[in-house]
Amino acid sequence: MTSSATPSFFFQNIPVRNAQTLEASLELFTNKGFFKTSVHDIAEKAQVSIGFIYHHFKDKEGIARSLYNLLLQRMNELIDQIEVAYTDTKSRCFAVIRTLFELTESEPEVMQFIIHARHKEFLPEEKSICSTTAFVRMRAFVFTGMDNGEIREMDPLVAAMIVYGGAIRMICLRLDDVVEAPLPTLLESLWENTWRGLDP
Amino acid sequence: MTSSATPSFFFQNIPVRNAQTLEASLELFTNKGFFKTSVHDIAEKAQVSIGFIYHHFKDKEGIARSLYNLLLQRMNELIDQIEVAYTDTKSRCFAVIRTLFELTESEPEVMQFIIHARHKEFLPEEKSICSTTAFVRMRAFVFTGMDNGEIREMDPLVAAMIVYGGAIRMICLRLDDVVEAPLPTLLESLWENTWRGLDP
DNA sequence: GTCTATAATAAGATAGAC
DNA sequence: GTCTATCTTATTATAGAC
Repeated sequence: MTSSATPSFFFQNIPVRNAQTLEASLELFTNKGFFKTSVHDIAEKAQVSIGFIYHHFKDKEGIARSLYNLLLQRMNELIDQIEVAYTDTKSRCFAVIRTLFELTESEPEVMQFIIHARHKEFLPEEKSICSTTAFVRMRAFVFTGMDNGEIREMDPLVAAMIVYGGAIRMICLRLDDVVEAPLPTLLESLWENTWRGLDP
Repeated sequence: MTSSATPSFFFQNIPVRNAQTLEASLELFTNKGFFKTSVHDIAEKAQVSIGFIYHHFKDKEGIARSLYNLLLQRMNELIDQIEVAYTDTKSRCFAVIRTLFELTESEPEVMQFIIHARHKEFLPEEKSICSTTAFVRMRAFVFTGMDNGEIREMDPLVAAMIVYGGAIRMICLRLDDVVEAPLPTLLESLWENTWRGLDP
């Protein structure tokens, strides 16, 4: 699974060489890992100089931090769109999972970096991915759904795990090539059976 | 969350200094990460010499590999016990999740290393954790359950994700301190609502 | 088998010209 | 702001004595 050649939504509207640097970093970090990627590797792949990188990103962690924050900001924008487009809990949660499944196919490296990487190891200062705005809001969809009676009464966190757990697990296995089918083909089946555990 | 001081089940029946080395490595790898841990750190914490480590483990990856294989072998033994003790699918899957929840509380570093670490980054040759015998067998419980009609007809992989996805997600959030309650307190609620999605 | 002292390498970061 | 050449340091791994 390699990312598409077309310019990614995730890297739009930022200066071109910054985008080159971050895209190259994403590819190297996900394929070789943060610690096995040297700043030299990044400079070469991005076709920028070492000096450019250190001037704009401070240090190697700075690159990872910029990348992390950019991707999560874009994820947040996707959540915004879902929140506007759908009003009931079931539709919103479904839309979240559909979006994540589609991203897994179209931008596997982005998903790998966001959902699958151990950021704690190279970004010790940053919030863990689960505490991040985008993921907190995803869970919030479930919490308000329970308040409204759209989801059966239970521990709200348990409900959130049931809603998203199977999907996220599926994404991890797909990224590890254990699942061979494109995720969208499994979406309906997963969702129908997941929701059964939550329907009031 | 720190691991217990009592000698762990996971490190029994191996030579004492090997066990010291592997336990020290587990603690350092999970807290600082593989790449930020030097062999010198390990030797110091384990109270063995550098020479001892290189003689017995070949190199730094060799330590991680031994640790990985040892922990997965022990996990496999736990699955053995479950397979013998229970015969129906629902009991087996429940026992798996209960065991994982208990381990998360009693041996958080073991769980961190097994379920949460990105082994691909430092053990590129090893099978991904999801393809590992212990995890394949966990999924196999679900597959045979579907053959027997103990689980409703659906894509078997989807069923496996629904069974274990919520639990594994819960473990990840617990290890990241997003979940504050000990996992066993959430077990019944999680399982009751999860099974609802699978009951024929 | 075990240990200490040492070598070899590589990678992060910077200095200073333009 | 940008670039190249260079420095510094840390870490892996080994050599060789016991």
